[in-house]
Amino acid sequence: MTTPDTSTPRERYRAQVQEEIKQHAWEQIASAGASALSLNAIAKQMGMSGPALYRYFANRDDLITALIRDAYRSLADTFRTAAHADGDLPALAHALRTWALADPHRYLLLYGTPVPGYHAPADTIEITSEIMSTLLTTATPHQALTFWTRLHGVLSLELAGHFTGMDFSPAAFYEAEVAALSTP
Amino acid sequence: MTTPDTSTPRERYRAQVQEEIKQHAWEQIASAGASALSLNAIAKQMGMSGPALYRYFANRDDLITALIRDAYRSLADTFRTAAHADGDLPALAHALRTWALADPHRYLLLYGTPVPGYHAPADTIEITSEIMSTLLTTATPHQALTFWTRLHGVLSLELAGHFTGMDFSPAAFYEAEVAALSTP
DNA sequence: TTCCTTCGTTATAAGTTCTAACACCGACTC
DNA sequence: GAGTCGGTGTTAGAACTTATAACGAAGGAA
Repeated sequence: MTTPDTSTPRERYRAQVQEEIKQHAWEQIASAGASALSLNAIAKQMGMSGPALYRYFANRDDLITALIRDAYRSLADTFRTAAHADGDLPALAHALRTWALADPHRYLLLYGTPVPGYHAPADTIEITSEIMSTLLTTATPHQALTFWTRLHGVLSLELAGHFTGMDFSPAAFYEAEVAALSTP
Repeated sequence: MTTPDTSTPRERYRAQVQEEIKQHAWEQIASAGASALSLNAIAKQMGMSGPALYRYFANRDDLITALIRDAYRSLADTFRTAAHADGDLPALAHALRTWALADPHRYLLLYGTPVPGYHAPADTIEITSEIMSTLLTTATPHQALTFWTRLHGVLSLELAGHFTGMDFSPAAFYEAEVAALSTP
């Protein structure tokens, strides 16, 4: 999967630093949400001064865009491997829930409240259509839509903490919704 | 609905200013989302200096809490009037969608990505249980849960703009989901 | 009238994103 | 090997933000 490096040392270093920045950004998002992402704090963690980060990401939105693209890429990959291994709808649903629970803020970054002035770039839209087409290999269009909306309904409320103290199992309810998808 | 004012002029003025602040806050939220809410900008709009607002709300979270409480109160009221007028499930679903579309950011403030360090105060939890109990007058507990998760799934994705350019009618799909709720 | 609470002000601290100007160092060319 | 040049990191600073402190003014109550 790794491309043969026909790149210059400079380019390799640059890519490496960009990856490190994104890693620190994910840690911040996981601990305090996307709105608390601070470029200054990331720079301080990496032992360099604030404005240095702007050599690698033009601004805060640019960094978030990169994170969103990576998240979509990760979701598309897990979706595709799940479809390839066991291509039925419950398997995809299970893969989705596992992926979402692994990093709730990552899921909410994609499907939660959108960033005010943010517009998704073309390549992320491309990845979402890839996810959709993977889903359409095992479901009708209407099934795919209900898969998306119903499972997102359970997942987003669970991740946002709206079920806390409510004395029922989100996992069991999720399974029930998955089962209801296949039996119209 | 208005309480007889047994209050002092000071208290009346204070409540009036608080309402005005919240109104400007809603305008800002409606135009740029909750994360872009600026106390300084609100103060400037009202013709007074920034720190003056802190006489009325202890901090930013305190103001957002007041907005959330008002939003829950509004939703609970529309829900109860809908249940009182025509107490079937589709009527409640229609009232919910109308309420959400009237101010998308208000809905997302309640059910979207939660504010990082925010914890709902006791009175808002009380109002949510009131909403739940209203829903339970016309539905079984399991029906109420599916009502909540499925309709939120459609609504949140629609309000977040994930259906744009997708060539299908969210309203029609919503109606289909509502119909599916009554026919298990 | 006196007093006291509340309100609004300015000044200030500490934080943020982001730009500008400068220094440096490594890589590529001659 | 020497020179040039582009990329990288630095500090300084502007324009914001939330929030606190200290002060003056103004309104209501005694």
